[in-house]
Amino acid sequence: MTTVAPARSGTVYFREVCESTAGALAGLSCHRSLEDVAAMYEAPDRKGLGDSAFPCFPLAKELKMAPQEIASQLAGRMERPRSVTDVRAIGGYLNVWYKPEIVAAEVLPIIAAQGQRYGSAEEGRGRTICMDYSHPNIAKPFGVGHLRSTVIGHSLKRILEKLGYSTIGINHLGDWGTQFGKLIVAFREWGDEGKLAAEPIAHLYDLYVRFHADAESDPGLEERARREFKKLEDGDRDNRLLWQRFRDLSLSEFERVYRRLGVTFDSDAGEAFYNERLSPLIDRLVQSGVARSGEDGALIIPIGGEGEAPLLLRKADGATLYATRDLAAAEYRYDTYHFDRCLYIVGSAQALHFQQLFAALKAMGHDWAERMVHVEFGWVKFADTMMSTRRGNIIFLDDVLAEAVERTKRIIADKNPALEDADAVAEAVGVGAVVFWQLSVKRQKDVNFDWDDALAFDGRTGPYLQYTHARLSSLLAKWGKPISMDRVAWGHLNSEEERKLVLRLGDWPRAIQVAGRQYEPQVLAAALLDTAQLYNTFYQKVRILDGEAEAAPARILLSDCVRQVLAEGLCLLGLQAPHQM
RNA sequence: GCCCCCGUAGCUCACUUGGAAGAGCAGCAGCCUUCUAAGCUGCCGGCAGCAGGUUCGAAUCCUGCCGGGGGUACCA
Repeated sequence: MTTVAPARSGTVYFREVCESTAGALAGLSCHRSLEDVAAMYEAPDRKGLGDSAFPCFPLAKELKMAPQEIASQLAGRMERPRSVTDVRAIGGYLNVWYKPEIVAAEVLPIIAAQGQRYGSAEEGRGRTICMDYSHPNIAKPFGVGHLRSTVIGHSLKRILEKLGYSTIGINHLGDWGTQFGKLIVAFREWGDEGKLAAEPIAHLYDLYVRFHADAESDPGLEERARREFKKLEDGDRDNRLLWQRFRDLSLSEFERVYRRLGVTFDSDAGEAFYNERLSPLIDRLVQSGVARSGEDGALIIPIGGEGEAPLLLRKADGATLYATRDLAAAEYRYDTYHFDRCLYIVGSAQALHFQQLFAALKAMGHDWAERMVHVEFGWVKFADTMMSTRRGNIIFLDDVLAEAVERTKRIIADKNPALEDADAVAEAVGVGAVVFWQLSVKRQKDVNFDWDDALAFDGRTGPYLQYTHARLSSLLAKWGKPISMDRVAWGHLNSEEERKLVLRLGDWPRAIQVAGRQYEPQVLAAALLDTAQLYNTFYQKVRILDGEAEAAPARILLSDCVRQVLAEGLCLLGLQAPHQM
């Protein structure tokens, strides 16, 4: 178990320890600010080493003493604040154990009083962050690859809002570009109105796949596609109508997926939205000398030195590219939202594109270019064979969710057949498993798609968190009365798990801040798993309702706080928190 | 060729930006007449790709090599 102790949280018990440590250091003629001491403290990751640890190695030279000696001197000299039960020198560390009842008495009333607001912060007050996430391509299936941007973006949105920011969620739909030329050609060639009506995206995707297959042997197709897209861009009526149909049909299918995931947007201005802004933009860039013509008649914005790839603004045939639309979009977003930051939750494969984009914005004289952030993430890979092709070379998210819900229903039928609203619960838990699977791995890592991994229900999974939450809900419902603080006997919260739990809960606000600063929901996933794991151990060992009566209010209060944090954490990750399962 | 990312237990991943290697899964052995067993306990499992360097101290920073992935002007 990775236990995260409050090495750097802004709690009273931690500050007391820092003050005592700084005091003891001063006794050795070593003067350190409170902040420095706090920054040096870390959390031991092994059992038996206490809750906070102060490494003495960096002081050895200055004090001309062995770290072990410094640690034991400090342990001897350090005043024991009331929040501490033990201070020990182990190796070159000063290890600190907190007194659970003090920590609990500080942390739990705050959580109980603040409820859902616990962990909220003000750092983002008055600041707006634009977030570009999901952005699926019209006429292409919503695959598990799109899941990553969607759930990371959605979770970050909630996290940043929790930290006080205003957010603008933007679904920058891939509703423009040369693929529409291909689609138009393919639809006129092989399209079927019946299939389009019945399963629009599947049909359009088939056409798209067929186009590429046929283009291998018939190079003329590509040329026709380019022409059709150019016509579309020039406002050709028939192409425009076809495009509109493809877009409407696709969007309504996407909406269904977003509803299941609980994902929302504040804007779905996609690439097409910026069409009329492109030629003024290009004119401006040419006139100001930022853009110039490149090889073979294309228009470019040079980036960096010789040999570095420029940003391609317009192709030789006059058609624009997605970089052009991204430039226009960035300006539009700044003018419209006056963002403090603009995040692009987009895969690492496009890292160079965003470097170019940000550099181009800078070259255009926008000082806000440095507020643009590419929040990148690794691939969802389909390494091996069998699982790959259900309907082409992509795995439909619909299929994954359907399978997840199906498996969940079987588990419910087996474990809790009397469950009310079993279908709703299966939906929440099945979808939760899939969403959490994406968020439990750090962004930059590639994830291999594997049915059993994506649909896991045991161990460090979304359902594990939901299960713990449901168990707590049921427990608290059985208790069935409000907890009066003055009846809480803090001294009963004295086991290892209870101590670690209250420390973990006290550190929760910091986890949210770290997650927001690093744009990394995984930080929350890990914190919640630790919380749930500690609670389940506690739950297994101790009888809460029918144990010692004097201990019950304290244990119930602890349980209520854990439930509160789990519920809020699940929400920040974009999962539901059912009360039964 | 050049640039970027990754390499930690059999598998999937953490380690709070330099401090004491840690989970889950799988395997083995246990725990349901008691608050939800989607749970809990224990065991097994490591030369952190390899080789150097910086440092009191490196999985973490630097260099080289090996292996995997991505990018590299008219796709997005």
